[in-house]
Amino acid sequence: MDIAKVAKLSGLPASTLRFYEEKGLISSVGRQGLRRVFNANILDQLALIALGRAAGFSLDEIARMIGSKGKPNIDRELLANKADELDRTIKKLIGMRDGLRHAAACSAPSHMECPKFRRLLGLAADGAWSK
Amino acid sequence: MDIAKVAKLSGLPASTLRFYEEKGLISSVGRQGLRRVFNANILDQLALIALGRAAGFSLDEIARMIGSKGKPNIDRELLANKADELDRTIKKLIGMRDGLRHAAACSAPSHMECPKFRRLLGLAADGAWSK
DNA sequence: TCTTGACCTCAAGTTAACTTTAAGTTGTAC
DNA sequence: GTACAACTTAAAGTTAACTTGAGGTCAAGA
Repeated sequence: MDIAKVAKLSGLPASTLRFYEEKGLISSVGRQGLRRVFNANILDQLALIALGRAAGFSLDEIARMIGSKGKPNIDRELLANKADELDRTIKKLIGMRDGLRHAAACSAPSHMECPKFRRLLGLAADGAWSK
Repeated sequence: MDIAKVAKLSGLPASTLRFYEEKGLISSVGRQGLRRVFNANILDQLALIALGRAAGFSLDEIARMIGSKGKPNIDRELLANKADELDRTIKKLIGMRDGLRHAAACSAPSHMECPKFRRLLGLAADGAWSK
């Protein structure tokens, strides 16, 4: 596959694929002339990267997990930690969501006069998004 | 209150407070010489900003919601929309969390050979984090 | 063979949200 | 009244994750 095909199948622009390669996140199997040639499993690798991103890993973290070999070498403890971290995030977001929903429906003249809204402020102030 | 006190009470560095002022997110009530003077409600305003950030608004969006006046003028529909958006995010994250937890526990020789993990990849690839 | 469109590299640009630095001013404690 | 810690501004720097641009190469179709 050439880069255009990978781009089309993955939905990522070619520039991103080159960027990922430069970062060591993916690699082509070779070249035909100047042009990169990828094989089909690149799509799995890209999906894995997307998963990592979605779970909140940085590209550098993902690069470390993938290691230098093609086959991912993912530390199970790392995954469990990330799951726990995600869980905390989810709880915070649920608080936010409920607070926002209340604020949207609340009849207090101004949000600032609504006790629930003020409680939300406390929640948010409190490192909800530390990092 | 001077900027140092606001910084201490809010936990934000003075540089951030100046930056927020420059962006129109907050304002001081005046100056004593060169120095900014804030009144106590700045803390509520900052909490509101923190809330907005935590809910996923950009500083520009927050500035728009706050309007030019001190009192927030938050569109209830906007809040409801944001709550819905958060809700979708939460659902995605729950899928991720469960997938990660499974992957951490899974006994397949490589994550790539585990059907649940592969399903996760699909989830992630699929615009889970579209901006 | 010639043209051309898709690919290439490398460097610089972009955006968000700040932080840092340099140079200057001043309220306040002694 | 003087030293100085803490404030001030404006501009430049930072980080992540890309994107864009300039200038060049090349495989494939007419």
